[in-house]
Amino acid sequence: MIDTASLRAEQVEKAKAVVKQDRLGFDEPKWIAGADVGFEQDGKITRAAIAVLSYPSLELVEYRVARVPTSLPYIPGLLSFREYPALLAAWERLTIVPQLVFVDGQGIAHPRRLGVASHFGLLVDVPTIGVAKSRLCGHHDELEPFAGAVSPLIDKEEQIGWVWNSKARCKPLYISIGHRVSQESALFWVERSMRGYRLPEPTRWADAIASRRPAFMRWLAAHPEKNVDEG
DNA sequence: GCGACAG
DNA sequence: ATCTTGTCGC
Repeated sequence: MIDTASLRAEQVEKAKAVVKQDRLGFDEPKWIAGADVGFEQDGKITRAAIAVLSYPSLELVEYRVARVPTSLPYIPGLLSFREYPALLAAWERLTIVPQLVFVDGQGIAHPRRLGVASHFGLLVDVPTIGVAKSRLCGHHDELEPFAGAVSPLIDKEEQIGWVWNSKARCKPLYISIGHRVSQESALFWVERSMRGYRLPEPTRWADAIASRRPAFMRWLAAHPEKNVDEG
């Protein structure tokens, strides 16, 4: 059985170490990464992908993939324990060290303030931002129906992130501090990593790679020398 | 007790 | 997350 109580206790402890101020180490980053996880073989295998993009050109310059046996089922609130082992394995394979990482999922916008973006950021000690496609906790005012509309995400009287319409007629994104980034900078850097789609480019590429989407398979066909899947 | 619930 | 075609709307 899974000792969910102790995992939750661990989150409460680790959340104390999350840095919610800017400790970016750059004025403007040269490399921004996106990190995401997908699954194979009916969920037996967890596959993590990290895509490194140049900034401000936002071009994919490197990616790494790692597969590890799935260790935990999906339990709302405990997602990071399921995903971080594979993310760490992919991280260790990078030749470029990203200065900022967008992680698919929540940062501190989590019941115990330790979503996967914060947990991973702490483990590798790098600035991270949580970019989630749906809400885990907290509440917010309804957004005005246009791109750019934003509203604070609130939980227990405290702002834990932003709800942001990244694109017209699309569901909003939930942006939160991961680690070593302020609330303001989190939204700022995500806004500057957009290219006309609902998701910022680093996240879009990580998702395409982790889930082997057609867009990534086409890119691979055009750049065969960059195929490093499996190694 | 009831409902909500990242990926 | 993943399984999957067509379809509605801009």
